[in-house]
Amino acid sequence: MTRGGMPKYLQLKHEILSWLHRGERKPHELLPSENELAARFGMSRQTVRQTLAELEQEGYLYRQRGKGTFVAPPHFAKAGGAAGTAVGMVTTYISDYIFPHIVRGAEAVLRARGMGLYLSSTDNDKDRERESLRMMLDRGVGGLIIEPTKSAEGNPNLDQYLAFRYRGVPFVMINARYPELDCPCLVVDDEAGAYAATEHVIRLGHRRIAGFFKTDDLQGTRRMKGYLRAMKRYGVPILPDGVVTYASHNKWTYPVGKAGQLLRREERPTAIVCYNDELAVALLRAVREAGLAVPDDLSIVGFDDSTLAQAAEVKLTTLTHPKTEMGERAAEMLLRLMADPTYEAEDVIYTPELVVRESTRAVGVGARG
Amino acid sequence: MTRGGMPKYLQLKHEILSWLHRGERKPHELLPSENELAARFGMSRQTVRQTLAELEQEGYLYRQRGKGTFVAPPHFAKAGGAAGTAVGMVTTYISDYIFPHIVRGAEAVLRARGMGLYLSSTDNDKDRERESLRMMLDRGVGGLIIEPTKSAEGNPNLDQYLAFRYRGVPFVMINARYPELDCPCLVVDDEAGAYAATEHVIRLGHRRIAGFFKTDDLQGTRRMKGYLRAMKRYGVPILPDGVVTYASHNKWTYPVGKAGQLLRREERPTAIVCYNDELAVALLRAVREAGLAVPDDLSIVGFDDSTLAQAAEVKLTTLTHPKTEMGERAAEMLLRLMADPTYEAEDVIYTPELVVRESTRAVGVGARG
DNA sequence: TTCGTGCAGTTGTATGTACAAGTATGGCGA
DNA sequence: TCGCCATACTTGTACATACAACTGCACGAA
Repeated sequence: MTRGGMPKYLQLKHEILSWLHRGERKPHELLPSENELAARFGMSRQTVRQTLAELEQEGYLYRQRGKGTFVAPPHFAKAGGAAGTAVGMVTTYISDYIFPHIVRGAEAVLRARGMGLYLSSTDNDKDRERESLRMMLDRGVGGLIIEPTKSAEGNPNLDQYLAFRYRGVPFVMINARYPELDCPCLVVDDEAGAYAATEHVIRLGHRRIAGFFKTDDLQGTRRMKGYLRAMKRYGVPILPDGVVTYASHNKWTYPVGKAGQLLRREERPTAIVCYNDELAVALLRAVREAGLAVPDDLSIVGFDDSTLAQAAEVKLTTLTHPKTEMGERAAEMLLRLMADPTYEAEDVIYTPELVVRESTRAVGVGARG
Repeated sequence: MTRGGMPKYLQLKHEILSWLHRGERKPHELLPSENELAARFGMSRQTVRQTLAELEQEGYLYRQRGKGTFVAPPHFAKAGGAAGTAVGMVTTYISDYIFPHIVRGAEAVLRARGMGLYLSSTDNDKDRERESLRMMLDRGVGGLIIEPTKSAEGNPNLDQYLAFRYRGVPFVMINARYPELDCPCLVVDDEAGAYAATEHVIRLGHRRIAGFFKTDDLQGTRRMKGYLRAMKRYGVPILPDGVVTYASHNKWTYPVGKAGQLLRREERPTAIVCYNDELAVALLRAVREAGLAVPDDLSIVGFDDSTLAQAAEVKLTTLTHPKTEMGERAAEMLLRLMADPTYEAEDVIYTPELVVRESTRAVGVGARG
């Protein structure tokens, strides 16, 4: 096949482009090495490099030193605006607790692939979530990582999500999933985690075990479920008012007050299973103010193994949360979905592990001091 | 001008970009020929061509066979699509310490104004900073909030910043400023803060006062300066090895080890002024392992009033950092600069306030218990 | 004057070599 | 079994050379 007058490197360029356009090479597939192409097409490696450089510049290929040359996913090829080169991330909080770690993991992966990251937070407010989604749509992000807002309370922004779907913009969810939306998600097995936490204190001999759960998102309800299941499984009776549920808006006041009441009762609990470390740390204070000590008088189990768990006055027994890794895998999954819309992503479920520190102890064992 | 390790063709690229950024070459002006550049910079024509190819690709130059290579007018330099609707933010860390709060403040203001936020982190690595800036440039952000990376160690990415200026994209800096860049910045008065911290322990009667400072960024050097000034002002002698400097890469090991040595000496310090809360918390552990107690045997002052300060086993005496407010004002300032390029923004300098908690005590007063 | 030719100078195409730097792998030894 | 190292293979950088294609200009011929 000769092409009149056309420079060799352009001939090769068209040849390679025809591979892509005919779908003979799938995204992220390895192309022949420069030397092999040179040999096969009877040209020097430098000429091949010129071809590949142009194709890379135009977004059709990407190259990695030491590994090879690969087919770029289609959206790289458009290369026009920011359309296919950035993804959005919508989380409940940006600055608090474990969320910065999740963001960080996603950001690292995206940066390594030259993708931009649009960030927005909802402060766990559904109107803000709506605003954020709208903004992402306007910006034309190529994909979306979302942490649902108040996932236990329905999804008034369903129409926004469907708008993304209509445009073919894939999204993945982290920490929870709106049940009415069918999309891949990454979650920790909250129920198993809370079960393990409860089992832990039961095995330490505790019987009066309270549970505090934030129930406006699904994580909280699942964790409560795990707690209840363990209590039932081991035949431990639930205390009167021993299960306290609260919501985001009163998380700094209500559970602390409730704990104060519980701890001043005659039949006070000897252990508390907490929704997360944030609450556990808040309760530490309530416990001290009630004149009790952790873990001597009361064992406390947190959840998420946040930095708080180790920085707290009493280092918390808690359950791990993948945090950074979850962000990384969410980003990787999303990139793959963006590259290949037919890819059937499977949910990733992390099983949290119990980390025993200083906030739990067997009943009746260590008196104070 | 040598640039360590950098490939020759990139050196030439920066050289030529600096011509453009400094306005030495006007649009449509003829550049020296490839052969002349090769001769002048002592490289082969092929290498020069590689440089020019990249610069042409990026829109800085255009070439005409038989005529020569010319400076492209600025509007050729690809103006982004998101110019008026998004800003970029480049911080050292995303997930740790006070940075999430700064990001949050900026994000809140930007979201209220319907602006998107591109986020990128550098992990305090200058190469990553370069990548991040490059990405922001590619995305065509309309403005930039930057926290300089290792600000005490010079600015190898100056050309990137000048590229933003060349395109008329305003930027503001937070926490520090590269001295060679004239731009508005928001900082805390680190020197005054460290002075106040040192003065505080001096007034509590301490005389053997060590100082630990991270000196690869300007904040650390300024804080050290404040410490030294207070010591001199009050005529307190510096202990031998009493001033410990460290860097980001060894922040988790070196200062802790040094503290262990210091505390085991005969004439051990009775107070330590720390670069920040993160270090103070790390030292708390070292102190305990040395068999000493805070504040009974040793007073410690942190800096930044982070969440750590209150969550730590001993609540830290520390100095405030505006965090969220700094992020908000940085965003507001940037938005104003974007709206009105003639606006002369003034630096914002926050004076940190001393917060006395439990980690400092007058010498010889409170024995243990 | 006008046209054309040749020439010097420019970028474009093409090939050759060599070594640097990064990745993956298999084998070897502790 | 684990970790280390040598090795083979990849792309990245740099040099040298040659010729093609094109521009602009000077010079000479019609």
